[in-house]
Amino acid sequence: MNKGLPKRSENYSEWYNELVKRADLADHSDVRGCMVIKPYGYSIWEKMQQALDKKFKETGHSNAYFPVFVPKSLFEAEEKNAEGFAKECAVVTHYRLKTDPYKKGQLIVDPDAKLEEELIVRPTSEAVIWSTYKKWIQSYRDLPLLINQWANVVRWEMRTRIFLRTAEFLWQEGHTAHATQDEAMQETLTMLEVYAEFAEKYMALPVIKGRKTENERFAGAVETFCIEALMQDGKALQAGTSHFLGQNFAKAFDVKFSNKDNTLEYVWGTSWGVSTRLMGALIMAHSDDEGLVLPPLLAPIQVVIVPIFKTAEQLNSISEKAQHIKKLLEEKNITVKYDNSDKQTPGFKFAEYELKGVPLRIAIGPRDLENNTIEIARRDTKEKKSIAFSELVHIVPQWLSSIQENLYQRALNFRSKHTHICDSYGQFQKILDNEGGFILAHWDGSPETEEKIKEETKATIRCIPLDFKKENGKCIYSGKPSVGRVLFARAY
RNA sequence: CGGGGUGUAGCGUAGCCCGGUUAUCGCGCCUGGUUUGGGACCAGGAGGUCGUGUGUUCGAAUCACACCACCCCGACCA
Repeated sequence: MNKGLPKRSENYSEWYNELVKRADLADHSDVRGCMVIKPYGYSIWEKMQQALDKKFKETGHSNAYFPVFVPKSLFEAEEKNAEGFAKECAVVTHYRLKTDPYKKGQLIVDPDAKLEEELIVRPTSEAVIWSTYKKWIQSYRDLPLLINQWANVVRWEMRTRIFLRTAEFLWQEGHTAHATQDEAMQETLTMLEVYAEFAEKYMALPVIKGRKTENERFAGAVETFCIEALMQDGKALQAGTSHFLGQNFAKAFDVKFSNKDNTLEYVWGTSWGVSTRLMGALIMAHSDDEGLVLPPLLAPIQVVIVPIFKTAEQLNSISEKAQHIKKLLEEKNITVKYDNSDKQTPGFKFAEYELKGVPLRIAIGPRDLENNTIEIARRDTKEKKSIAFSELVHIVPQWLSSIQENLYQRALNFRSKHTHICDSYGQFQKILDNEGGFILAHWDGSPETEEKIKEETKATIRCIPLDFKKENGKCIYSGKPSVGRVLFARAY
């Protein structure tokens, strides 16, 4: 029959790919490495956007939009940043096609339409934005400048995975400018906190906040902060980043302001972003072998009502009841779908909505009409229960918040179970090969050691946790002294 | 870019080694009927540049060469 998904335990990446397709989240496109986000998948992204955007506004930011093309000269202005992205940039060199004189009906690039200066398709927008900020900022009165944009970016990756690493992806990028270092650093940490809260509250995804090592830092940043999450296969996923840019971009783009003493100073910058990669995180954190499992706060459909009927008369009376339920729940701001289609059997629908991760299912059949009951089933635990109709308006909201809470707890338990404190390199390797997960271990602080460990084990330092405790120890690799444990894992 | 692999209906595939009539099967799709409390059943039907090109041959999905695309593994990365 081949109706089920591949099992996570047998082939995790195949499970993931199939799930993305079968749950109608996204498709591979005709362009290598790019994806088509389908309506159901996109509506989850929209939910994420709404929650985040609200937070951004609450923290004082405004949305704006900057162009997708970056003139090469602007792009190369901040050297480190340019260098970091150079290898994965798509470049526009011409602005016109013409019909092929030799092959009828085909087009070729018009060699006469070569651009004076090549345009880089943005892999990130620091360059365009900072060159604009130069025009916007003159005085301390213009600061802080707090801008966010929702946009697409292109990074020509060699290997892509749907949602996790695609050549084009959607994201938001915040870019702020400040008068003082402290304020910029504060902003960096505030936005990291916004991301962490969003991940935990909405995505039901526990994350570890931390600081990136020099090797893993954003090119052009002085300091990069991140939230790191653990997926069910034991691999880590960076779910969001927030960068303290220091004065790097201000200097590169000559963005200065007059302070109150009328002296010119470079402004301090930050940038921060989360992308459609969060979709991948959401999928891999909660879903099971039956399909997607969505936290109610991000589920496009929170409750689905499935009628069970034999005759048209039965369907009519069930529909009446179902519409009534739908209205009652919608009054409580719950998103409800009543699936009265007679094209599929109830069993098919049950499986379908499980595949799509709808948190709660209500079934109503002739027996329920007689007894004035309904059947309610939750996606996360598969618990199924017959309840009195009158209980419905209380139980549904209760179960929805219970699902949200349970998903978070489940993920948190998983993470605890798969976070190891490790003091020997041999054990370190064994853990990575056997079960994966996070490993807290001592590190001597040198990029060389980090690099060696990466080469030998494929594990990287995900971050130096913000709640890092001072603890004297010996580096797991070099044996040199260390002042605290850092977080290692193999990562996406 | 290196190493391996795969291209046959919307999807997944058999056939290829060893060339030979009408290209296999499942899912999906369409029509009709019976069904419907966990992925229904029966009957009928539609759907194909066998990745592209060139060659070998009386004859190519099958053999040869070239090209293209995609997937997996590595180097690179949110």
